Amino acid sequence: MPELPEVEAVVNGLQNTVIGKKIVSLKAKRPKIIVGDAEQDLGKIRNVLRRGKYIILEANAIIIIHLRMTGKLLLVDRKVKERKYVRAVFLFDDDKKLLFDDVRAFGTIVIKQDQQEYFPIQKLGPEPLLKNFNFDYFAKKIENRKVPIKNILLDQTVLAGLGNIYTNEILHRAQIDPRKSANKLKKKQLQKLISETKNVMKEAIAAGGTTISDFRDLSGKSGNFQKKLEVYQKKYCRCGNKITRIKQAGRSTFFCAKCQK
DNA sequence: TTAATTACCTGAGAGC
DNA sequence: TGCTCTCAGGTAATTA
Repeated sequence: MPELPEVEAVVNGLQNTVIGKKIVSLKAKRPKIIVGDAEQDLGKIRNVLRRGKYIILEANAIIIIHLRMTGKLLLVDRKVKERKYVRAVFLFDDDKKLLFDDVRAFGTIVIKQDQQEYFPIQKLGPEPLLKNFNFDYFAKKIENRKVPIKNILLDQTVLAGLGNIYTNEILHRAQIDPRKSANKLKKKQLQKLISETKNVMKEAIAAGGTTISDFRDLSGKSGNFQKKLEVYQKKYCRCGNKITRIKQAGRSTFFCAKCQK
């Protein structure tokens, strides 16, 4: 499931391969995958950006891609046979095509004339690795929030890019109980949470992301950060204590009740 | 305003 | 072997 580091790996791959390519056509293979006018002349890709978990292709229009759960972008030769989970195809003016492959069909491609027109991107919180994600910002954001801190970390309007795997790992490293109300965190815990968020993101990006089931980068390569996971889908903590598994906001939370307070 | 719940989607695995 | 059920989870929409 692609989160910020995985999307970063895909964007890096796209920057090295598709900038300058002209999009000849963009075709959906099933309904509701593409929102907006895919028939227009999309022109050359001038730039590729990431914002949170969104991939942004700048061409004659702005093409905003979200991989959701199982989405993948694969750059292949035109002659390559497409498997049945390919949901959309970008055809370029050379011998390549970009496949949007997505088993669960949750992912979307939105076409807008201007990035600012796309409301979900406007609402996103700061990027974890930028300076504006800091103690003052985060303390203000959570001062009246009674929901569990894990839910806050998953809230893209508070912080852009985190998903279930990394929130589990960040809270474990920061030794914070994921059930703890956000407004009950002590100053030191908040500082630790911010620094571990930045550390985990940096390490995961350097490792090329996490591959649990099906994440692949543009060339089909897996990430490596799964080797560093300490709680997500684990049975025992490093301390020897059994990992507790609960449901929060409809998703699995893994934590060590001994280390995380 | 905030919080909780549900729909979307399909393959994998468990249980019978 | 084949059927049914449950689970995985990011986001938007709906409800409380």
